[in-house]
Amino acid sequence: MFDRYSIAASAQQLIDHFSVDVPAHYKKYYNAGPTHLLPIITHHHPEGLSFFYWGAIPQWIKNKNISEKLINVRAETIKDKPVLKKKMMRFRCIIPSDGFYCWKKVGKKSAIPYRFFPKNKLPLSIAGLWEEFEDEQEETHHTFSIITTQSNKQIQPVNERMPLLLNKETQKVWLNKDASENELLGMLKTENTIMLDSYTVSPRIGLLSANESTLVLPSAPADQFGNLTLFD
DNA sequence: CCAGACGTTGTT
DNA sequence: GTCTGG
DNA sequence: CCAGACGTTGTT
DNA sequence: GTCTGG
Repeated sequence: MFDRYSIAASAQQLIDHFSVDVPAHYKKYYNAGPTHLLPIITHHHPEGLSFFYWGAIPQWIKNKNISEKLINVRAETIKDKPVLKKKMMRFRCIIPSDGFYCWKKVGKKSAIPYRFFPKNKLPLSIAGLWEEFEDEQEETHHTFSIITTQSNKQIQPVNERMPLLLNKETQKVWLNKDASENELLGMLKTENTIMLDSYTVSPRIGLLSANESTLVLPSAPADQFGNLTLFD
């Protein structure tokens, strides 16, 4: 499961890097997680940021509680599932980020959080799918899910899965309205070429409500209970 | 979708 | 709702 | 054709 | 080969 990242780039960095308009209400998230209202860029409207909730609610779950949210879609699954392929054809987005978090298991129940971020400090583009649906009260909701893939050599020791990171070229295809199904399926196999650095961070990222700027900074390796550990 | 069947007729 | 295994 | 499953993972 | 029960 991939459930934390940060988007703490300045408005100007987003404008420069993605050529998008950034509204005044844009707010930095040092600890973006499921259910947060986060900035994404849809292929329908790549000129601006859209603010959607992280975590899709499948329409066939009528009355189930919200914990059933789907925050990830496996890249490998999309090619096999007609529903997802259709969704890929119609509802692509990228999620701007400047780093992401992964938990490394160190025991049955404890894990230590790591942060991965690009060496060149430029924003990352995470591939995603979005959806719009009406609930029973006829309220329209906009949500998105992040596409995950098998971790590469660097992240593997920490976590099995990582977000699908797009580079300049693959991002262009992903946001192209006229991209073909084959082209897009190809993007799902994008190997990460972006050089990343990593260090351990505060386990406070486990709290969805935590959002202080220091969360992105290095912190002594500690598990979610706050126990310091020598094994990182 | 695919394994497995694939014909007819009727006491009263 | 749509997809699919039997 | 239809019953039953259906994008993800695992306590942070 | 085509039809169909599961």
